[in-house]
Amino acid sequence: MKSETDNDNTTVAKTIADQTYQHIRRDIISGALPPGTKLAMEMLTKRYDVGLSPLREALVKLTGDALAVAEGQRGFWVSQISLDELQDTMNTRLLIETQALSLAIEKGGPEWERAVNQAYEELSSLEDHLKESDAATFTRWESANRRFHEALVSACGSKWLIRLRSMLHYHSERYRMISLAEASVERDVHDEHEAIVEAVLGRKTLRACRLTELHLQRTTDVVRAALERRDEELLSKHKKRSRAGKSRS
Amino acid sequence: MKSETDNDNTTVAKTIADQTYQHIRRDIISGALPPGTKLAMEMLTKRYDVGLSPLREALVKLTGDALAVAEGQRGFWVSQISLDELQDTMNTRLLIETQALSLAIEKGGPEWERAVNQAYEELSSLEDHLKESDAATFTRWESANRRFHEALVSACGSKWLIRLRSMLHYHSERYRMISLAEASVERDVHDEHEAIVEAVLGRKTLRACRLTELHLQRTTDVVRAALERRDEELLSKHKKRSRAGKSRS
DNA sequence: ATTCGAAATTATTTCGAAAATCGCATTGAC
DNA sequence: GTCAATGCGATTTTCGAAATAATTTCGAAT
Repeated sequence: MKSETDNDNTTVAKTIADQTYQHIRRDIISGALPPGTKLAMEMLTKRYDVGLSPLREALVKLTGDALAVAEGQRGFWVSQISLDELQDTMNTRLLIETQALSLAIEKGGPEWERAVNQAYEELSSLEDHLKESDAATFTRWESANRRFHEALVSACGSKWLIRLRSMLHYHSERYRMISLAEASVERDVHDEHEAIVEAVLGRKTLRACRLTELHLQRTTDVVRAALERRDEELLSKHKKRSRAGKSRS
Repeated sequence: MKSETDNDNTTVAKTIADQTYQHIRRDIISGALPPGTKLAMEMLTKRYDVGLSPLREALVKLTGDALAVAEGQRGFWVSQISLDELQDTMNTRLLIETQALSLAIEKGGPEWERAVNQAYEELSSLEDHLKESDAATFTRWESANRRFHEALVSACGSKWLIRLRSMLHYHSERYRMISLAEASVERDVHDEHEAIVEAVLGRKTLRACRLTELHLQRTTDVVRAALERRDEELLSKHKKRSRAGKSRS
């Protein structure tokens, strides 16, 4: 189902099942398929223009990533989001990412330093145009951001840490994208990244971990604020509808 | 594809795909399907008496668990084992399990203590009969052991830690089962478990984590020894075959 | 009016055959 | 003799239809 050995994302997908998997994953993370959406077979076969077999394989793989949930004989849904799960996701990602980062700093050689620098440069160059804030640009920034964090831990020597970090990163992205619909954030992520690179290449393990913690904590705070606002809005909408007698459940 | 919400293993599987998934997983972990085995479609449809669709879904799910690997248009294989991956698996599991355990000790209430005690009792009662060392008994012990470790972390409040721990636990089990074919180990796991329970219920977080580390470290050592012996044997066998001119690669 | 149960409808899941792709061997050219 | 191109057999992947399970609807009875 995967193109190369097993690992990740940007590699070209060889089978329809895998293309569809990547496609649906993009749509879940971008919010085009919002949390809780029923992933009905007929709708999806039309939307992605694929048959049932590759579609189902894609959905099964997404449940493995916890981006979708399945209930036997009842189908698939986009997995829900919540403040609790946001906190859980970010806490777990912090645990894994700091561990991976420490190992990478300890083990990384010159070609790792090059990779970190390169990923950082590419990310930086994208951040200049980021003020335009259209969805496509932001998606490309997310992609560069992912590669940056991947590069940082790439020398950790642990397939598990890399794999699990990647998994949690996708969930972080979904939260960020969804919260983005709420309010475009004015935060200087660039400076945070710069500081991390400096600490990492200076082999200051503790400092790099502290900065990473701060980085993830700030992301969490921003997303949480947006999420709380969203919840309030949804709640008040629901109230209005209820009073109008059009609630359907 | 799953019976209840999404989570785990012992729940009854509602679909053929899910039954097959659990069945193949058992066989991979037990070593009935050894590392590196080609998971050919025809062979598997006969072996498990299922059609292609549920079989492929099962295999896709197994690649999500990293128990199998897929290569587009070339099929599926049981994932390889190695000394490096053993170390990686156990290190990562340690990181996650100690974190989960700390949180559980901090947050766990009376019903968690009961669950821990019960799981411990069930495991202990099984350990009495364990000397017989037939495969079925050992599999039931593995199952009880899994429930014990699950109970310990069940109150940690983190779905991610529970999920990832479970994933890594299955890999540990596979290593242990495979190394078991090499040499039935004389180790008193019982005492180690007892000490952990005591520390956990006494809310001694640091001590519980230290004991867990020791517990996993001992397991790693035993498995590594068996694995090294196995590698030597395979190597010498290969040499012999080569000399006999019957090597096939 | 409300609840219970059986048919009808809708959706998911599975099967069996067709299509696409890969690995290998054979052939032909330089 | 080596190497590239081509065709064949084997295998994976995908499609479309049948089977199976869940949900809704409708009617009858309390």
